This record gives sequence, structure tokens and C-alpha cells, in this order.
Amino acid sequence: MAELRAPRGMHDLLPDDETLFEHVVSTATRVARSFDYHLVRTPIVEDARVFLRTAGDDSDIVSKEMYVFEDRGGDRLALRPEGTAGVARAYLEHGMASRPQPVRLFYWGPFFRYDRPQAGRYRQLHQFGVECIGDPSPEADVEVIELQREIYRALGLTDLVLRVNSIGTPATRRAYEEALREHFRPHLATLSADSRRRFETNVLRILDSKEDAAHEALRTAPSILEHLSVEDMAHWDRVCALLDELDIAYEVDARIVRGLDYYTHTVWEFEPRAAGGQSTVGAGGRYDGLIEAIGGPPTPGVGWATGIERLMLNLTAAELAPVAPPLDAVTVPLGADGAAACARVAASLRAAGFAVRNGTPGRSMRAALRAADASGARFAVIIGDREAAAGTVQLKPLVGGGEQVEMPVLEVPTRLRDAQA
RNA sequence: GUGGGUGUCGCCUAGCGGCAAGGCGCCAGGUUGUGGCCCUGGAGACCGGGGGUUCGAAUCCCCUCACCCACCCCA
Repeated sequence: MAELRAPRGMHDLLPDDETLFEHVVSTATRVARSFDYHLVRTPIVEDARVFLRTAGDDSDIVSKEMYVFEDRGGDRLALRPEGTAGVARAYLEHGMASRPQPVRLFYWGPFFRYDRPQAGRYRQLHQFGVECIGDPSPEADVEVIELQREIYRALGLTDLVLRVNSIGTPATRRAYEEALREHFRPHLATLSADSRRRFETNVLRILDSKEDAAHEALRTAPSILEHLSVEDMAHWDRVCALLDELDIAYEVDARIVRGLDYYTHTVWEFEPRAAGGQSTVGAGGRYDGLIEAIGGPPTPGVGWATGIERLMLNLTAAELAPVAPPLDAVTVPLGADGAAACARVAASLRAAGFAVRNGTPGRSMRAALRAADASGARFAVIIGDREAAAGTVQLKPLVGGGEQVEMPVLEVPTRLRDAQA
């Protein structure tokens, strides 16, 4: 066992996994671009206040999961635990409110949560997310949900369940919280300690509790949907109607309240049908109060994030992981002149767009061909001193049938291209 | 933070008081410059770490660390 290891809950992404990671990111990127969303890269580190002011003091992210540190200049910084607050900060800082609204952005990269690791849960995780900022309409909510669903579909994940809810505006939420308190007050003695604490700090999140999930008080709790104002209800009804219009299947789940305080109106989650522990693949919501919370003008926004590692787990389980594209050729150098010629031929083939490994010089032909075979390359390009002197190569197909052919160096790119078709 | 499980070459596994084995992978060979299958050889392990019991510990006991799984919560 190596003495030095990657930090707890953080992982090296080795070449085999990287193929899948790249597949997820490139697929999501392609779909997002097709909806006119554009990549934004914000720093991995932010002023801690960006998250402290937005996520809510009782959110798990702030209360126990954030990596916070002081830099050498005494600034209080945080490794970003989620993406929306940083993107909102960038929107504000760069005056994106003066661009045509809404501003459609996507991002991907690492996020950090100081959490106890387990299957599908990491201290450094990667998310892909989108934000649609500056449009208060239900149409924007449904656009980002549709975009999310299209990404899952493009990846081949068609068995995800979409659960949707509305948590209204802060005003209706406050009224609902009062109703919830009245409902839970008589049951306080029998609820878990965690729920009793939430009763004071954030009563909504009692509904989140799995510890008390079977408690009678949770089953009989009033639904937030019954407490929506007329305006909230209009927004919610429109979201449902648009989802129906687009044939996006969903289930209404009044217990989804989201872990972060900044959400308003529509909130949702995508989960595999065979739900296990850490199963949520992606989740999102509307966050009309967030930009105000970090010092900007009232600005509506809606977005979601999806866990790249969790997508990778689901794709692997469903055998939807792609195989890496094969190497086009490996050179087999024999002798000093052959080695020099191999390097030149490899360079010219790469310039022509092929992926070429230059074979290790000094090996026996047997060993070199074994290595070429193990690489999975389509062709071996054999050059010994004889071929080097003649300006030719022995082009040997490594997969399927096909005879080895000696040909001038200049003909090799054409042959490789023909063989691709 | 709370439970449970597991630690033996790079990976997977056997051994469960008496010389640490095997498979995969890696390297080199199997007579001239030709891969896969097969065969031979090689490198690679202070058996997670520390302490104890014993003539003798990978093996039994204690402590510790790490990882995994689950809870909590979430991506």
C-alpha cells in the first residue's frame, strides 16, 4: 500500500474511467449547446460568503459540509460546494443583466463537500449544470427540465423518474411553515431530535427526514401545494401543463423541498426507477431570491445540476458506457534507421489526423508486435533498415483478415483512411 | 457524527499457528524481421501499522489506521 494516498473521498480518474467521464461531459455539452446554452467557468474557490448568504444556515452544505479556509491574505474562502451561487455571482459581477435576457449558461467541474464518503457520494464530486437567469416564466422552468431530460436521453438513460413539486414564493412558504409548525407542534415529543431542531430552524426540512418518514405526523402533514397563493398556483399549473405538452412524464411529490434555502416555486429531482441509497442523479429548481441574497437586484433564475459520477455509475450498470476509440496504428521500429523513420512516419500520420503510438525501439519484432496487438491498434507500421532505405513501410492489419503489404510511406495515410470506411 | 464489513505483489484471490502460493497484468525468451492461442523463465509482497501470546504469527488477542457499505444528507 502506497504511503501517500488521494485524500479521503477524493479519487483519481484513470484513463479507463476518463473515457466515460468525457462521454458524459461531451454529450451534455452538445445537448446544452443545442438549446443555446453557453459554457461559463467560475473559480473552484469563492469568497465563503457567496455560499453562506445563499444556501441557508441550516442547510447541510453550510452547517457541516463546506471546506472553508483562510488564505495567506486573511480572506475567508470556500471550495465551492455547489454551482449555482458562483454562477449567480459571475452574472452579477459581469453585468449580465444588461445582456439579452434570459442568460443561458452551463458549467461543469469539481465540487467539494466534507461528507462521509460512501457509494456514489464523494468529497470531490463533479457536476454538470445549467442556469437560465432572467426569465421568471414557467416556460423557463420547463425548458431547463426538458434540456436535462434530453441529456439523459442522449446518454441512453430513459428509465429515470422525474419528481416535481412547487414550494411557492417566500411569502407563501412562510405561511406554509406556520401551518406546518401548528401541525407538528403536538407531535414534537415523538419526533427525532433532528426534526425537533429543524422545527426551530427550518421546519420545511422535517419533511425531508427519512428517520421520521414513517411517522404519522409526516404522513398527515399538510401539502405545500394546498398553501400556494393564486400566483404560485398559476405558475405551477403552467409548469405541469407545459410538461404534459412536451410529453415529459413526471410525478408530483409534495415532499421534495430541496436542501438549499434559495429555491422558490418549481423544484425537481431525477432518480433511477430502482432507487437505492445515494440515487438522485440530478436535481434542480427555481431560485428567484438568490441574486438578491448576494447583493444584486431581484432577478429570477432557474437551473439544475447533475452528478457526473452518479451518471457514470448508472451508465455502467446499464452497460451504456462507450468503449474508447481504437488507436489507428503502432509503429514497429527495427534497427536505428528504422527507428528514425518510424518517428518521421508517426509524425506525418498524426498530422494527417490519425492516432499513432510510436513503438519502443530496441525490442524484438515479436515483442513489438505483441505490444502492438495489445494496444488494440488497427495497423502495425513496420519499418526496418531495409524499408527505411527504400522509403517504404510494411503495413500490417492487426484486426480482421488482410495481408501485410509493403508500400511507399506516402501511400500509408490513404490506406488507413480507406480502411476506416 | 452513528453503526456494520474488509485489509495478503499493480489487480483478483488461496493460505487461517510451521519455508507466503496461484490467476490476470508487466518484462524477456520459444534460432533469420512477424501479433493473438500455447509453452518457458523473470521481476514484483517488511501479509495496512504498532504491541502482545508462542519455540514459532499473514494466521490467535489488544490497540490503531485506512478503505468500503449503510444511516444522516445529498449530486
